[in-house]
Amino acid sequence: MSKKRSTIRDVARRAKVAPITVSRVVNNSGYISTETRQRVEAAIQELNYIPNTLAQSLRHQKTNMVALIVTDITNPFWTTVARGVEDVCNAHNVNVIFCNTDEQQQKLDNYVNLLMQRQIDGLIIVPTEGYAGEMLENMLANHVPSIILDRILPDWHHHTVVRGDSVTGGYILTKHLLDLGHRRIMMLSGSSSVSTGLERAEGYRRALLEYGVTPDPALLRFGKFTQQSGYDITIEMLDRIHPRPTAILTANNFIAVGSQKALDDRGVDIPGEISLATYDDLPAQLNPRPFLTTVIQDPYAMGQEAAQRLITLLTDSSSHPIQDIVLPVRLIIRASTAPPRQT
Amino acid sequence: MSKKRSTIRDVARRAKVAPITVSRVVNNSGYISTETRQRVEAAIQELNYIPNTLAQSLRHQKTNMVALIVTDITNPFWTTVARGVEDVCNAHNVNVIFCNTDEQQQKLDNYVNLLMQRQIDGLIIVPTEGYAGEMLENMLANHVPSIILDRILPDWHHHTVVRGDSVTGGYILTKHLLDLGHRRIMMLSGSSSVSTGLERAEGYRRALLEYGVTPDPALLRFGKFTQQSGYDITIEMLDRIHPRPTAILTANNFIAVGSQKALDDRGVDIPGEISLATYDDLPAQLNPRPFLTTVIQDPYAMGQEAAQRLITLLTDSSSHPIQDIVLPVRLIIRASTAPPRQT
DNA sequence: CTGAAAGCGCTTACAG
DNA sequence: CTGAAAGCGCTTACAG
Repeated sequence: MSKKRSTIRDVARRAKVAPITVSRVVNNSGYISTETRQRVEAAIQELNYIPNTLAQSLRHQKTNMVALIVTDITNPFWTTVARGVEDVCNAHNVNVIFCNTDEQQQKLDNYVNLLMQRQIDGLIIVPTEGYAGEMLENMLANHVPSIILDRILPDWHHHTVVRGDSVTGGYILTKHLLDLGHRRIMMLSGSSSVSTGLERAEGYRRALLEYGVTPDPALLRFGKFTQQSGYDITIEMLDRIHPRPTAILTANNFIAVGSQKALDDRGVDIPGEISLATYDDLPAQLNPRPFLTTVIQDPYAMGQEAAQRLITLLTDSSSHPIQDIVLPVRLIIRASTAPPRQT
Repeated sequence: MSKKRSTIRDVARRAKVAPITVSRVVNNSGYISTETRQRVEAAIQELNYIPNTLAQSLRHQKTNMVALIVTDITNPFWTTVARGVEDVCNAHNVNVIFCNTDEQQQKLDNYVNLLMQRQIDGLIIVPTEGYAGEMLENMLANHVPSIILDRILPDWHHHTVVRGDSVTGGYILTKHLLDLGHRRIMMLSGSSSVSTGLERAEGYRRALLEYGVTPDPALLRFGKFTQQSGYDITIEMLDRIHPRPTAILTANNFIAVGSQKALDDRGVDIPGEISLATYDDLPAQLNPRPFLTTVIQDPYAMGQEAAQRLITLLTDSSSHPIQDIVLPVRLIIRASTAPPRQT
């Protein structure tokens, strides 16, 4: 049963040529007489020969594989990013390995190590929250081209970063609520050890100040980028803060789902009693009733951009100035935000 | 800049030993004197040495990599399956490559080919709709252990299959609606060239017959497993079929979202005017208001089961009776189904 | 147009 | 406990 697959030597023997000749046929390189080519192709057919990429890669010192490491594969945001990365890479004959860290630094370090062992050509990495491991140095020491995606970390000066404009995103969401007349606006951000969590909160603060509203520390909360976190903080707020805010702003789609659920559970009408606006959308496929006012990044474009940068790094390793690419965001107004009720 | 990574020879030279000795240290195999081990480990540190898995795999004739090929990476059902696969495989020190076909046979064939070239140890495959390519023969000819997931195809007798019990699922969903008193029940299935689409419809038919209801061909429609398909068919039904059905049954989560959206757009109250029940849930993280009555499979368990079977195939290649593993389904009743309105 | 030799980085099988 | 030789499957660089 477990017969061995045929190798280039088997084909060569059968076609009565040297292995290198088979190689030339398979790769369409160099000159081959038509007659020889046909004999070789016949042998390939008969033996079901499939070239061994491991051996090719070992010889070429190049695998044509890159990896994309994200923090949460269950978030459609990241699967859409993955699509963008994959489409660009495939167009360049590069395969993409997709990895998921669950925000755990150890998983990230593990993956990077593993992928370097597998001689990956390049990496696109979303760092885990508060990342402080040694992977970066390691990658530099081993000359692995890489792009950092979505989040910046203090000491990553040596890498090109592709990310959304989180400060502006937080700013225009808050401005939208302020323009509707809200003054008590609560922000549920993600982790304070992730740059996007901090920057979205910073945009919120800037908008408030611009409108002469003094930020109330009780109304800015950091948590996690999860449904549970959004739910818990919203419930806590409803129970403890008086007067309640008239609007809530969440820093990603999962937090928004949790917050909306909490408001529902407590019978709070959206937007009648509290307006709800969020960063990042839910994909239309999963969302029969798009309801939340939202600032969207374009995750597909983000993936494309990151992949394009990486491909450039790989092919043209000379010209790689380190850049900080900041992609634009856009506001979509829906039914979940309205002027505050008159009291 | 693009200095080469260090190899086992570099380490050996530095530690003044033979490469094989370094290999023994790295792999913890054979006896090494403490003193030699320390010298080698120091050299490994200093040179930032990382073993090259390509070379190891080439030598071992084993990559410790398997692949999971699904039809739609944007469906949370499949990302959850992926989790199950990954967790089981990682526990066995096997890495998983995750691939997506978009239901396109050509992409599937491409991936299988590519993965075989990369000397993948095994495959878990969700066949694309109406699959009729040559990949199967190819895989058999090249002795690639594989598991077929979720869907059966006519001539796949040589492979173990892991799938949900679609006939029963369709049956209990329909029975639930019948028990509520519905008699005009419409089924929106997926593709008729996918076994799950056919079997869920078959379950529907059986339940109807059991309750003495003659299946109305106008009320059974095949389409695609997408939101668009669910939307279009529902709109068409609302415009053309009189009297309208009092209940709709959809064959997966995406179709349900489309159908729900269509009913909303036409101002049809669920379940007041039409009850809606579906196969497969939306994940809680994305769903602030779980509303649809649903038959669920356990996608995580499905992934685990498939991975477990594959691992067994890989480690114990002697004992591999071909099996058809059918996993149970379960009904969850929510607010989207109710008795039909009295007329 | 075709091929023999050497080597990519590692490890098996044998020796000592 | 350590090492020299050979080979995994392929391709580069050289020859003819």
